[in-house]
Amino acid sequence: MAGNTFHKLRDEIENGIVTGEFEPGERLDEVQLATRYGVSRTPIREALMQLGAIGLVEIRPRRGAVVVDPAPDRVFEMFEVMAEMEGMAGALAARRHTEDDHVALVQAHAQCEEAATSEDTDRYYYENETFHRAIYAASHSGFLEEQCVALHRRLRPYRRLQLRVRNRMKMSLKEHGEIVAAILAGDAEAARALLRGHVAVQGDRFSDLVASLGKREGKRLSLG
Amino acid sequence: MAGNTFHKLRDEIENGIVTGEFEPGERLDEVQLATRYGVSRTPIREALMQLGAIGLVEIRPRRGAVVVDPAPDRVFEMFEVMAEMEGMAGALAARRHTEDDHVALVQAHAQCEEAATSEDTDRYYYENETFHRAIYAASHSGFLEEQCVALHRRLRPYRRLQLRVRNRMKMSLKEHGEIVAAILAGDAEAARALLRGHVAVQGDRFSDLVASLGKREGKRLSLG
DNA sequence: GTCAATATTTTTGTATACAAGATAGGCGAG
DNA sequence: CTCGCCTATCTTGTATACAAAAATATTGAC
Repeated sequence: MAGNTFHKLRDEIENGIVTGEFEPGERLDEVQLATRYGVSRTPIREALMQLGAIGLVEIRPRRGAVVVDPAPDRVFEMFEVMAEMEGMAGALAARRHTEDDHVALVQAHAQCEEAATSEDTDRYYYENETFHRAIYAASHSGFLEEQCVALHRRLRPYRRLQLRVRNRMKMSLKEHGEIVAAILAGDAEAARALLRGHVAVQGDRFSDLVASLGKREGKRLSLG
Repeated sequence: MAGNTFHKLRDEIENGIVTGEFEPGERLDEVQLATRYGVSRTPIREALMQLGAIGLVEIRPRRGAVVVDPAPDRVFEMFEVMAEMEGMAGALAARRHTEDDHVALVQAHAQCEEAATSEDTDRYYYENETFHRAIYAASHSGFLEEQCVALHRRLRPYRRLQLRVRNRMKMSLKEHGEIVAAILAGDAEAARALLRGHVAVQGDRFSDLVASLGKREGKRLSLG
């Protein structure tokens, strides 16, 4: 068997969590996962340990692993931090972007625009991710980029819900345009402010988020 | 044996890395660690997996784990992000601190002052950590607090070096005073700016950092 | 003497076995 | 009928065993 089985298992399980295949609060049984992936418990445990370390699952001693089910205010806090980090990435990108970054950013923005005009929510969701990663890359801070990618990934399920909201896609695209302009103009503080606002969960989006979380919570309770 | 042996092992090894017992770039042999801690390889591996997930060790497939040895510019990036996150914590603390936070902050600052006047660098180092944690707590963002504590911990070895620099302790204490004042006055942006400056590695401190890293690098090279 | 190919040794990765704690179900007392 | 305790079962945690890959040493050819 390949040397990095546990690595693939980690990604597999992580993906299952992020896509919602494993629901928040769900217990992750080791033998069940082991038989499912056709391996023994050992690599499963190692994968779970890694996921536990990055906070995707909670490992309760002698009581197994469960998918973390963050309280609504915790999710809000995560968006709050994400907004600040994206703002930082934007500010650095404005100061440090190269010719290549310029091209990548404009291109990613164009792809978003295409997805938005064809009203393809799923594609916009994907291109949006590329756009944000282009900003992280343009910040030329490898560490910041890693942190942003990790947090962005962790917030994926919640962001997906938000895109369904009416007109959010058009609004998002418009904000992207302003962000690109600020970065390319080298205006660090404008880029920071715009990205903060773009990512932050405020106003209507806050109530939408809480509502979606509440719904999930209710569903979970009704099942239990 | 207790159910959370691997948990203790993780903390043990992590501490060894942060305190420099395990040097950057050092290979962490599984059987060696196992015999050292009197356990089998299994919990050692699980601990290493967790440390790998948070970026303290690098796990190269089929080739074992080594303590990560970040390049100087990577360390700089980490301080850069830390500065921003501390700034954010300070800004939130200014807006959200309670009576209890007020007391904790003032007390932590007083302890720092005592350590500084008695010129006790080790104690200042310790009290400084308490002070910063008081700010994280006052931000009333559990997620931000966790992120800050983790990064703060990871930067420990580098910060320790910095405190040795002439007059850094007095300077640090003075900055603490201004930070406390800004937070208690509820001036979020002042608190943010002051904390950014306090944590950031700029001017002389930058050359000091690079010099210390360079020294270590040289040592490592001479050994290899 | 040096380089390369091969054999040996070491070390990682995975599976399995076993021990101990947690959960659940049944049994008895009130 | 309900509550609490005790036992049976299940699950996790750790150790050990084995397989495969990498590192190292050895031997042979040029």
